[in-house]
Amino acid sequence: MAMRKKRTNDPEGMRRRVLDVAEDAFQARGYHASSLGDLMAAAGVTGGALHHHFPTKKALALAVIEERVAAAVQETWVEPVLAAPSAREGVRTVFEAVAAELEQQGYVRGCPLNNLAHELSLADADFRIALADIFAGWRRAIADKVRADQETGGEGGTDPDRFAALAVAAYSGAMSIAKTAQDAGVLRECLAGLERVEPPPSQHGSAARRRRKVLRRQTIR
Amino acid sequence: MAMRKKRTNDPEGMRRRVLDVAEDAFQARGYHASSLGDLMAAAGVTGGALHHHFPTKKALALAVIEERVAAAVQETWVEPVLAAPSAREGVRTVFEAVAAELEQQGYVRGCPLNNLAHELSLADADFRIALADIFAGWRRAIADKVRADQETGGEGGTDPDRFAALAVAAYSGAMSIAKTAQDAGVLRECLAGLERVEPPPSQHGSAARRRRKVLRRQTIR
DNA sequence: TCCAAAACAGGATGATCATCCTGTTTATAA
DNA sequence: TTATAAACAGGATGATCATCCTGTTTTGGA
Repeated sequence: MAMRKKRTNDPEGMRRRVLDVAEDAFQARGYHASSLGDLMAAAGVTGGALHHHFPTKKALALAVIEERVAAAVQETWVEPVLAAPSAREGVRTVFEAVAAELEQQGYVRGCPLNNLAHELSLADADFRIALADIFAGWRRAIADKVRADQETGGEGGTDPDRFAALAVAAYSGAMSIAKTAQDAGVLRECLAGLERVEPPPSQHGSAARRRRKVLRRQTIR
Repeated sequence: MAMRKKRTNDPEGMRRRVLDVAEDAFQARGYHASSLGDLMAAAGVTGGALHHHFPTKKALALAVIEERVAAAVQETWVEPVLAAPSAREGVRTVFEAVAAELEQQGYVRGCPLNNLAHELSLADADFRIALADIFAGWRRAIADKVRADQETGGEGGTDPDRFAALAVAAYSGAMSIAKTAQDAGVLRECLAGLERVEPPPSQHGSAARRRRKVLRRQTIR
C-alpha cells in the first residue's frame, strides 16, 4: 500500500530554484568551480529538468547574469541612488549600507557583477557583452543622477560621467580588496576618499570655473 | 645514422618556462580554465617534469602569485610610484602608462592580481593570503610615499592610507570595467577623478584646516 | 670512477563533468 | 476524450583533467 507518487509540473518554480542555487554558487565558488551536478543536488532537480530549462551551462550563466546579477545591481545601487536626495548622498548611502552588511555577516563574498566579470568576460563574447551592459547601466544611472542634481542647482561643476566612473570603479575595486582581505574596512576608506572628490559647491565660484576648463579637455577623449 | 638524442638538465630554465606559460594562461583564461595539459603543451614540458617542479596545480598557482604577480605589481606600480617626485604624480604616471599601453595593444586582459584574486581568494586560504599580502604591499607603498611627500612639505592634509586605498581601488575597479568593456577609456576617467581628491595644497590653508578635522574622525575606525 | 639524488619522460588511472538520449508523466487545447 | 507538446526523470557517454607511478637519464660529490 505504498502511496502513489504524484508529480506536479511547476516550470517557473523549478527555473527559479535553479537560478537561485546557480546565482549563489557562481557568487561563492565561481562559474568553472560550480558543477552542474552540484547545482542539481543543491536545487533538488534532475538532469532532465535542468537540461529542459537550460540546455547548456552557458545558457544558465547567461540567465543568471541577465536576470539575477543585473537585478542585484539595480536593487543595491541604482534604486538607492535614484531615491537619494543627491547622487553624492546616494553613493554614500550604498557604500555605508554594504559595509555595514558585510561587517555584520563577518565575511565578504564580493560583488557578483565583478566576480563573474573577471572570470567570464574574456572567455566568451556573450558573457562579456551582458556584463558590460550592466556596468554601463550602473554608471549611467549615477551620471544621470548627477546631471539631475545640477539642474536643480546642486553639484556645481562635477563632471557626471567622471564622478560615476570613479564611484563605480572605487566600489568595485574596494570590493575586490575587501574580498581578498576578508575585511570591509577598505570600503569605508574609499568612501571617505570619494567624498573628497571635487568637493560640493563652495560659495566662491573660482573652483567651479577652474573645473570647467578641465572638463572641456576631458570631453575630447 | 640517426642522431643520438642528448638531454640537458636545466631545472631553472624549465621552471621558468612553466611559470611563463602559467602566468600567461592564468591571466588570459583564469586558473580553472587552464588545464595542466594545455600548460605542458605550451611550455613544451612533460608531465614528469612539471610534476617534479610543481607537485600540484595549486603549488604552481601559488608560485605564479608569489613570484610573478607580486613582481608585476612591484614593477608596474610600486617602483614607478617610488621613483616619482610625489605619490600623486606617480599614480598619474602609472594610470597613463597603463592606459596608453592598453590602447595601443587594442585589448584588455585585466590586472593579473585582480583576476586571480577574484577567482581564487574564496577557493583557498593560502591563495587568499598570498593575494592579500600583495594588495597590502601595494597600498602601503603608496601610503608611505604620501607620508614621505608630507615630510618634505608637499601633500598637505591628504590622509595617506585613504589616498592609497582609493588609488588602488579605483585602479582595480577601472581595470575590471575596462576588461569587461574592452575599452581602457574608463582608466582615464578615473584618473581625472582621482586627481581631484583633496586637491593639492592650496596657498590658502583654510582647506587644509578643514581637512585635518575630518582626518581625525577617520582615524578612529 | 662510482653512486645517490635530482631531473626528466611518458603513460596509467580514477574521478569528474557537461551534454545527450530515451522514456514517462503532466498539462493544454481541440 | 484525445492528440500534442511541454515538463520531468534518470541513466549513458565520451571527453577532460589532475595526480600518480614506474622507469630512464643526467648531474655532482665522494
